[in-house]
Amino acid sequence: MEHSDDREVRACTRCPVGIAAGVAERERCPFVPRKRAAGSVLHVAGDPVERVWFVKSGAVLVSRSIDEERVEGTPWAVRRAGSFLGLEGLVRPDHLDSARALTEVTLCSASLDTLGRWLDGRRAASRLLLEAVLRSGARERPFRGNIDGTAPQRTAAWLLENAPRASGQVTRRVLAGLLGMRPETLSRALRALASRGAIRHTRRMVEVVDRTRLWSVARRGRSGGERGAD
Amino acid sequence: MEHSDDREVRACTRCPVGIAAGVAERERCPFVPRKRAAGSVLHVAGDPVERVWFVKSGAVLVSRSIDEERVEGTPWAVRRAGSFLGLEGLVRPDHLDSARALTEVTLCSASLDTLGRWLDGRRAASRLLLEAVLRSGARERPFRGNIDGTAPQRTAAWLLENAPRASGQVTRRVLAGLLGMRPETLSRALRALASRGAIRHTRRMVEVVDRTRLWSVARRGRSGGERGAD
DNA sequence: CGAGTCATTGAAAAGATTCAATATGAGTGG
DNA sequence: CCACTCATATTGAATCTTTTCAATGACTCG
Repeated sequence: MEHSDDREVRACTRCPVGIAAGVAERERCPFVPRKRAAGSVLHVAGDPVERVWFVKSGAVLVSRSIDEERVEGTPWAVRRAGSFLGLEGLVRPDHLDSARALTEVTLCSASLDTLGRWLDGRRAASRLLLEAVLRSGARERPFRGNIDGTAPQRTAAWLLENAPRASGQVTRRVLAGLLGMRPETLSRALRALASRGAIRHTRRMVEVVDRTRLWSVARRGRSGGERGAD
Repeated sequence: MEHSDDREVRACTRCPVGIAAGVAERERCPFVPRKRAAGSVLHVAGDPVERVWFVKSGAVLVSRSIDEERVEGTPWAVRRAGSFLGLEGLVRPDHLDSARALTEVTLCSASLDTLGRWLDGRRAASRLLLEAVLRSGARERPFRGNIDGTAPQRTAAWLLENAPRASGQVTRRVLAGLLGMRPETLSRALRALASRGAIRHTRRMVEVVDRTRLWSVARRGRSGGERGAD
């Protein structure tokens, strides 16, 4: 009834990847878990893709390198439990982004070869990956720049959607990058929101106090108040 | 050996979807083709996802609506032959974006139900979609805002990568949206590039004259040290 | 030809970045 | 526990960039 590595098996039977791999039916999951410390660099843009990672817990920051020298360019997205890293290896040889652990993370990884065999062999596998990619794509669409609103507007919009997850893990610098602004600008934006009574913040947390007020800041788009007739 | 609708079948035997569907082996492709005129609105953000489209030819503009009223928000990506629209329907009920045909397009579409059955039944199907999504994800990462460089820098970077495809189909307004700037700003950016001899442009086309010069503009990041000639 | 849309230009204003100076908090070693 | 250090966050002021608004030029389609 119990396996020797019971804890791990039990975890995998709850993991979507494990389920798709058929761990419950004694199949082996191709992804093997490993912990990494906060701050570890998982890969750098331009490196050949050797492994694909599945985030089991924690948060990983994905950044796009602007020039090839820098390890860290502008933050692009935060990947949390349930999403994959390095899947671009299925369609191109090298990494598009750099990835760094924001918190301590548990990552399950598989080599690209192993993954390929698994996808060919297991019916549910591709479907699982497909849905994971679609889901993270849906969550990752950011707030590009001024065209999406001023700094306070974008900040407010982001907080409305991410306030719960946000507080501890995402530092100011990272959040600023995600929102396409400088840390200084984010500071000022937060102060503006706080002065309206929409949020309360210290330097390590942000708390939404009044969603309505936040909403009213976020919503008053660049285009004042008109409708898009035609 | 010949079907009655031979022309269509022959086309589908070259189409990746058709191949995955096994058209060559007399299977039916779940996606049925249809032409749409330039300018047609395919879906609007917030609408329930009913169909999934595959772009067989032409270009489709995907925009993100800022507020729910507007049909057209800020342009997000241009989808060309080989990519899908509406796949978010697999993981959520409603459309995230609005889509409008930029040129005359041939779209093959399938209802979400049909697609679901196809994915369950056909081995290669999910894998195909997975790779298509990864591919377009790789191509669609834009240039969010000022943090990725000034307007001329982003414009130069985009031209370096997209000059060939760009010329005819993408209007100024659309390109400006993709680059996260106003059309006026794009105009000025293009003029700046032209004044350096990097490009030549009229109001309906942009031609890259000197990639090296373009590169030197794009590359000198915000933190750049060197000034340009002139 | 004329109406309407799209692209360009100019000038003023709004907003963001930069640089420099503090402030805060975490971590370290005495 | 405390001083000390270091990295991160905030603030201020000057500068630079982008947007806005208004006007004009260019092209398309009836």
